[in-house]
Amino acid sequence: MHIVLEAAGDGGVRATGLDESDEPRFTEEFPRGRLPEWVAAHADGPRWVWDDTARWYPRLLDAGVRVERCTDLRLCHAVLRRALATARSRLATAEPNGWDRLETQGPDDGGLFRIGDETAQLDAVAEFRLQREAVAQADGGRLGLLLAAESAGALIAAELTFAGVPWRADVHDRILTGMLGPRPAPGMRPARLAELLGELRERFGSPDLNPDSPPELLRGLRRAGISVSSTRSWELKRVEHPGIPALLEYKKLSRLASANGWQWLDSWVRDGRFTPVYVPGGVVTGRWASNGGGALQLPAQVRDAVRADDGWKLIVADAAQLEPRVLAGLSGDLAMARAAQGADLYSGMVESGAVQTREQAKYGMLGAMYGGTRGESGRMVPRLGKAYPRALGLVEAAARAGERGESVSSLLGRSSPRPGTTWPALGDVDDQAEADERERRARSDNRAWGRFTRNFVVQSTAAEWALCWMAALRNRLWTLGSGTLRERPHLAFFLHDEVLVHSPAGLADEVAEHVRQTAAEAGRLLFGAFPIEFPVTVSVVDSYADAK
DNA sequence: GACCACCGCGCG
DNA sequence: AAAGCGCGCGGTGGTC
Repeated sequence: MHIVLEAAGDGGVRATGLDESDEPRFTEEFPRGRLPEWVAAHADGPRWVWDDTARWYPRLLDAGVRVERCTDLRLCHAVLRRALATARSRLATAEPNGWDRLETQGPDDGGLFRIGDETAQLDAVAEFRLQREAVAQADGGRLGLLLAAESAGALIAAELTFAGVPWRADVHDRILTGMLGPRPAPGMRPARLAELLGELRERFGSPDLNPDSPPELLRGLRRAGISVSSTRSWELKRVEHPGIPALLEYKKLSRLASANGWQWLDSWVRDGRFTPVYVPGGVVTGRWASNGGGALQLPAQVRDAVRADDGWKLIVADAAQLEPRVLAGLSGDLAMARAAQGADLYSGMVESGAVQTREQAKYGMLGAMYGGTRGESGRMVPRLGKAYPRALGLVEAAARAGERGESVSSLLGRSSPRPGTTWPALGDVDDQAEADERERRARSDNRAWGRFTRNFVVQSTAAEWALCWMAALRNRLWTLGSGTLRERPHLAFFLHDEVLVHSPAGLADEVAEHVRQTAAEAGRLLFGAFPIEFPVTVSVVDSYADAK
């Protein structure tokens, strides 16, 4: 059973129930204030269909209503418009319409039903039927599963924001004070930074050196006789000069102060929770992005501020070597799957004799998946190609396809965008040097796009695995404990291949077991009987900083 | 003052 | 130790 929810006139909601053949069985209109109770009354688990989860679900959550499953038409539309498997469908061949321009909105910007003229005209029932038709006709991929996973991700994202990351502002402040000195007056430099500034100005003999400005800093360093091409830390680390340690520490600490300092704390932490906004499908590969607060870049330095509530625990779970394992499954490479049978894939590669050291295995795999050509990484790729021809062959083929300007697809059928078509006409260049330069640029752009498509097949399939893992885990967590979402064990944070569950202490071990089981379940869902394992490292802790 | 490109660096 | 992929964000310094 599907129930489509749409905005109706006068701030009302129209609900259309569809049967197994997607034929309307009922239509009902009611005021939007009644939405939570109306949804709650349909507890038999229909799949709710709506334009944008971020616009509908937060209000339901606020009213204490959780839904089991949904179809997020905006996200699904984006997948189907681009997927190779649905390229010939009516949905994909139509001119771009409102669904392509529909931007996700939170419940706060524009309100649930004041969503602009264009959006108000979108017909969710018609769009839903077009999507179903496209999926039914698809000649490849497993798009039904992908759309379900994508939509489950949208529910999870809203629930993560609703729950928030448990955050101890007092601990965060203690960390900052320990590293930077006490909180300075607004606009003032923290004491430790002021001290370092004085020191490095003295050591570089440059009383007004400004390390906050890369161009100025570069000039200052050159005046001091240091020849570097940039002011990046890794380049400065190679320089022997008495001022360098102070400069590096200054850069490190000023980064902490500006990105995750007291200002950040004031802006993003309220009532013991950090509540980031996640953007499911925000990355071309299907990974999530985030909006504000830098949720996906929380530095290790401040993770100790993430603390379970009293009587609760954090269950921190990290999928070990997710991308290479995904590549083994995607390519059906039995030799690589065998190397992955222990807890550590890279050691398994060494034991099988493919390479000599764990480091070689690790950097070689990175090179294979990212398109590395230089250094240790580039040297190892051919060796891995001999040991794992199927796996390496798959990423090579993806790179060649990208260089030819073709799309590539994930396991479930998410397809990459086509490269931008900025080919200059050959005829309009009469200068040979100019023509050569363009030729060189074009080749370099092609190779860069090949590295993108090479990585796309792995990163996007890994994102699918992670969605399946989380969706299964979300369902299990709901069956533990009782009460509202925040009273039961619930997902509190997600970072590509890592999840954090906040749980009453008494249920923590049970949660840990479910985390492991659902990881295995996600592997079977994607790769069937193919023998590739997805071990997760699970820690039950009070502080995020104590994980693993 | 608003906007934008670039740098540098945090995360996976 | 960095390189090859994907991001977001704060600061600077340029343009309009």
